[in-house]
Amino acid sequence: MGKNKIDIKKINNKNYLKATFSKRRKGLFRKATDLCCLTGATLAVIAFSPGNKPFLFGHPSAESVIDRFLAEQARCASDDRKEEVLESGSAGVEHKNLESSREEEKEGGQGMDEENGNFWWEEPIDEGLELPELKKYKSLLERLRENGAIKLDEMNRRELCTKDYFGMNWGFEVGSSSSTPSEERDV
Amino acid sequence: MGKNKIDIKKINNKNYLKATFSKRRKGLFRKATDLCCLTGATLAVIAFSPGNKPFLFGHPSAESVIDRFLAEQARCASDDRKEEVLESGSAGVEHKNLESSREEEKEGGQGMDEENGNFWWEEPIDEGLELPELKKYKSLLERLRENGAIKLDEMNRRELCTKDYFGMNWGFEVGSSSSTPSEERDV
DNA sequence: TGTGCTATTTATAAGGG
DNA sequence: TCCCTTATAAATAGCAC
Repeated sequence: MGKNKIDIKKINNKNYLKATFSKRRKGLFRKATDLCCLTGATLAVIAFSPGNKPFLFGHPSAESVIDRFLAEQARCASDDRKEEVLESGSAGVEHKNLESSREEEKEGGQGMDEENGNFWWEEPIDEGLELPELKKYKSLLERLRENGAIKLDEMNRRELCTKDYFGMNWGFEVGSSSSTPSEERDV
Repeated sequence: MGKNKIDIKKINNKNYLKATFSKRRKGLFRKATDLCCLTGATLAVIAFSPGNKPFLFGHPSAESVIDRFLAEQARCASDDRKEEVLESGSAGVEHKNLESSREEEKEGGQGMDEENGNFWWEEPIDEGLELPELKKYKSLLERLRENGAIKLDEMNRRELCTKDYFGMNWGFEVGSSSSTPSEERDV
């Protein structure tokens, strides 16, 4: 999609990497916008650049979509609780909190962005951040998947993975790891 | 992007709507995959089709990305706590739980999908579901935004919104609302 | 680093099976 | 409903500022 065809594999050149992330992240958000506009789908995208800058897209808002996802996870997990007893102690508490604290359902114009837009595009924090990832929901997802409630998307599994998407190594770091409050943009 | 140019606005024809969601959702996930493969970005996409079926994409996994996002939110909020005292009582508790429960940091092959893939594409639940959306994180996001830690993505604001993305009404429903355990695929 | 400019590659709207 | 094909619109790689 450009003057030359490129292999979809890890870019090593730092500058090219940044430029590519910048361009393609915009393209991804544009596609997400189009999808929402065309179909009214509820959609969220969370992205951390190679420089660990977070980017958000959401309709009607990123958090609402995340919350809905977490709530559905919780609901499905509790429906499924008859079979597995949340033995690992890694989930359940969190989700019960989530479920019990749904005070307000209304869509009031709390964080709406445009007059009638309802989209959020965000480009957060400029500090090098490197927070731990929590694993609480993993067992829930796994349970759902094993239970057949969640199916892997075969289209993507086949069509995408067969190209040569998996020839790169992910263990790389970009520029300053987390100590430098850099000013780099978009990456 | 096809035989004819189409306006990026709400599709009303149900069949066309479904077909379009199906195609474009795949395209979106493909773009997400490309972005991850090229740049190593950490990325998650959560989508609910017009028929309320959830779809997930994530690298290294959707939940890990969501968790990281929530954790960063929590961290930023607590850093910012000196100025605003969590007065609205809508957030804070949840996030403190999130922070305090980060037991394991390791990336062990818990939910890895392919031998070296690390991607997840999922196509969940076949029931018509309609869960409430939780609002807990909203005030946090708002605080971050007001604080300047989160910046709106001007590119998207301008370039995308100026087209005619905002001429549709979102209050529509597709097929059965939530009572029919339909078998429709991908939408 | 950000913006623009093409030449090309991709994505996809229509339509058919 | 989904897959395929084809014509066309979009996205973007490589450059130049």
